Amino acid sequence: MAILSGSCRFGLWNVHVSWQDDLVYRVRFAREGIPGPVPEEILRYCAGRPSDLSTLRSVATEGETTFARIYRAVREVPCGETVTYGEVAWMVGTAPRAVGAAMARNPTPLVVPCHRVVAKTGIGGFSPDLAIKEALLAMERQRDVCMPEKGEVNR
DNA sequence: TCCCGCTCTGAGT
DNA sequence: ACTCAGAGCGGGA
Repeated sequence: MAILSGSCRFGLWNVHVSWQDDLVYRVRFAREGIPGPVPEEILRYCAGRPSDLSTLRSVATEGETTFARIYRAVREVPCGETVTYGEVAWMVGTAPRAVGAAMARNPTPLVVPCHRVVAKTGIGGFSPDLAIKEALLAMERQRDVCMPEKGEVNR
């Protein structure tokens, strides 16, 4: 079966997704939308409804390269929480700048939640628009997009 | 090999 | 409190 492509809306942006089954090849933010299907969990997430993006896999986490290990570490960060570039670097055994570079080239944002990685002082960067990162973090903090953790009933 | 990046720390003011 | 240089790791040209 062929790889599917489609987009959904997140605020002023369109989220383009290339995917097949539970494997996501590419996610990018664009001005224009494209017709086609988007994985259910990403649809729910972008709509601000409860969703669990950890049910999806990303091609970015495959392999034993440093970047792949960085992406796997970032996937461990729970919805609604953040870590710093330096903390991720420490977990993986690399340098903070390498983490920044990996985030900048992340082929599948959202699935690999690079928006949850912030600078020790300040929010850090995000392309194509820092406002997306701010909006994602605000959404995860305020609304209940995050699925309740196993064993965690209420807060 | 050289250059750049979504960094961090320490020294200097 | 602010600025700046240098360390530092990977990837791409």
